Amino acid sequence: MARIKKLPLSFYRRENVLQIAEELLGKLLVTNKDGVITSGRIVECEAYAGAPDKASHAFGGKKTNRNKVMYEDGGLAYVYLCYGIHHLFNVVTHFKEIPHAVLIRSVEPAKGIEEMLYRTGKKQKDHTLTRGPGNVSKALGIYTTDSGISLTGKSIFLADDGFVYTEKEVHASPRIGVDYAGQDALLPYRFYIRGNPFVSGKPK
DNA sequence: GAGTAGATCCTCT
DNA sequence: GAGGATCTACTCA
Repeated sequence: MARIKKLPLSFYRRENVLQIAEELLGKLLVTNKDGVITSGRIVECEAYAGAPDKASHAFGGKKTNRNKVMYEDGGLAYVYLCYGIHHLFNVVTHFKEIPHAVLIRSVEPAKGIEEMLYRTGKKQKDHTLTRGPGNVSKALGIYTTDSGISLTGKSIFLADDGFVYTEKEVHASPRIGVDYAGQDALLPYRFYIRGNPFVSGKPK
């Protein structure tokens, strides 16, 4: 295992959420729950660019009890429950009052696979283990109670182990599951690793 | 393989 | 009271 470095706050506190989303590919998402460590390499994510973005919860500057975390300084976790079943994990970026966020859609299991299998109730590791945002949170043990915590703390953080994907492997496409957003649903704000079996949607 | 419906519950109106 | 940044299983072919 290569040396890993926790990403600093300066990584999140930048203006270009698209660039951050792209750079998150290949990074490690690590959770430490009651001393149990699980981690995965990010292979798919989506950017949500604040108030002008219809697909974002913060569209039009809307601020509610649920999404207020997005208005905080970058470097926090924003977790919320979707469809009453799935916990979706987001990384808050930019600075205070600007509700940018990056949704982690898929990771490739790295550490603690046994624990992930246990959490998801699966018998063996396959490409469905951490494919899709709902499964990522489930496998890594992320819940809505983790919303608002710092990503530089010890229970959930992002790290860099020096691994990088080449430009050829990184692709952009429209986001998934946001058809209601009209034109904004077509924006190429989704970044993924081409050919990786853990990327949701159709392989291409 | 492709298309569709149901699950399930918190949040906002 | 409606609906959602999803997933799975089931149907039909």
